[in-house]
Amino acid sequence: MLQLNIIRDNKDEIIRRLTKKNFKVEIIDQVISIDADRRKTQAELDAIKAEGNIISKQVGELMKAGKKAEADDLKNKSIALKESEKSLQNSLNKFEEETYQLLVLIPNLANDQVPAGKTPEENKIVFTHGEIPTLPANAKPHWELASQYDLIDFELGNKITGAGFPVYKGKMARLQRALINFFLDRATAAGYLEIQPPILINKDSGFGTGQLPDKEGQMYHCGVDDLYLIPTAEVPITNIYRDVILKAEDFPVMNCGYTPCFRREAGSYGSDVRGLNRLHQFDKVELVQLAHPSKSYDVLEQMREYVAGLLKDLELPFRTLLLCGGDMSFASAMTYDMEVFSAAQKKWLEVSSVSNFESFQANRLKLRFREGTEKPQLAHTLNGSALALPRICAALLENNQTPDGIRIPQVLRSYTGFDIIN
RNA sequence: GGAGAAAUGGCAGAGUGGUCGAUCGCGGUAGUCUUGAAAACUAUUGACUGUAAUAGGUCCGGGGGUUCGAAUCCCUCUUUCUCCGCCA
Repeated sequence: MLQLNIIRDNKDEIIRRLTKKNFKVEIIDQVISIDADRRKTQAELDAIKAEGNIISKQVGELMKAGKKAEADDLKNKSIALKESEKSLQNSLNKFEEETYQLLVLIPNLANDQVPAGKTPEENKIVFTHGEIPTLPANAKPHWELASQYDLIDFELGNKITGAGFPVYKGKMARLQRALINFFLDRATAAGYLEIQPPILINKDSGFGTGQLPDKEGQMYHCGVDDLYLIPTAEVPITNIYRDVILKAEDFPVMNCGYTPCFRREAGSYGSDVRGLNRLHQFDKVELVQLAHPSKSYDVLEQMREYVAGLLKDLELPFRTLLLCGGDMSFASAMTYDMEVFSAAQKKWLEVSSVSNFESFQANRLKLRFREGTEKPQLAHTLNGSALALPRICAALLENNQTPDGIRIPQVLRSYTGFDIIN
């Protein structure tokens, strides 16, 4: 959520940067106009309250002095004030509600480095690494390899739960556990504090990171207790810092966490959801950083390079995209997507998304920091996947298939305890 | 799940209807003293909103109510603690 006073004071720049995100900017004028009404009403209400406060104080003094009749006069005056107070309060509430309803519709501003564009085709490829493997003509997609080596049972998951909840078995289960440990060890070595958060969250947390109220349908909801299954560890980890005032010297705050993630993914279909490409439950290690506003773009680059390092070590060909304005998420100011090439499907699969939210989330979270004795100001939040497992597994299976089995990258062997799946 | 107690500023802890946004202490900040530091002493020290700047308004776990006036009374929710029960 953008800060109202910034919209008020920098209208032209706000409009310019929102246009890049293909946002209809008429809302900005509406917000500013309703806010003006709101502040006028607030001033009137405050004046009446001030008067009421003075009267109450005088009543107290008169009562103490035993002047009951005079006190009663003032009481009546105060009761009369209550009427106008009530009606002003009602219109104030109305203005506040209207302002809020508009504010939550406004996406974050795109950073100036973000390329213009509306569709994924207009994303900018900023980096590519690794050779695209040339597989033999009879190379198999990962779902066939999974069944050939008895690694993943999609039917069984269907029986236990439903589509999109696969069952991993034997060496595949072990490979996933190895990946989780590898990712966590690397993150910890890079300075991230490992967090094991709850995977059910309440409404306040969903609101803090922006899943609620708009994207309610994308989360699984436990009705009896009114809790949501997390779509990503970003939600519980970032919410650790809701309503917190940090000290400037606390930066950078670096957290990482492994969690299962749950996504309803309503409306998805076709070859995009085949095999491991898109699931309702999957595992992910997530990075969250809180940064000083002057440093957050350095942190973004640092996180991007960190994720690239993981992919290099996993020996996977990948590319980094700088998302164009139209393809970025609602809350992001700048996002890099990392995609690995899955050689049998001949597809680029997104395995990580690294974003700087600037103060957009922090404003909702009331996540602030204090510089010396100055007033608190909003911190910047960033996060990135490092990494999401299923698509990494898809690429590992497909790219490393040989007639003798599936080769495990060197860096994982101490974690898996085997070097080939056969 | 049952019974009882509690929730106040960074921490600790007063305050049971009228100058209480809140005593005192610790911590923090600034100053005095000192070559410097410590100690001591003095002052200062919450957030939100709002104004050109003052002023003003709101906040004592959350929400609602009573009252001219509530941290203080009432209702309700949440959380924590103690005891009992159950349990990995």
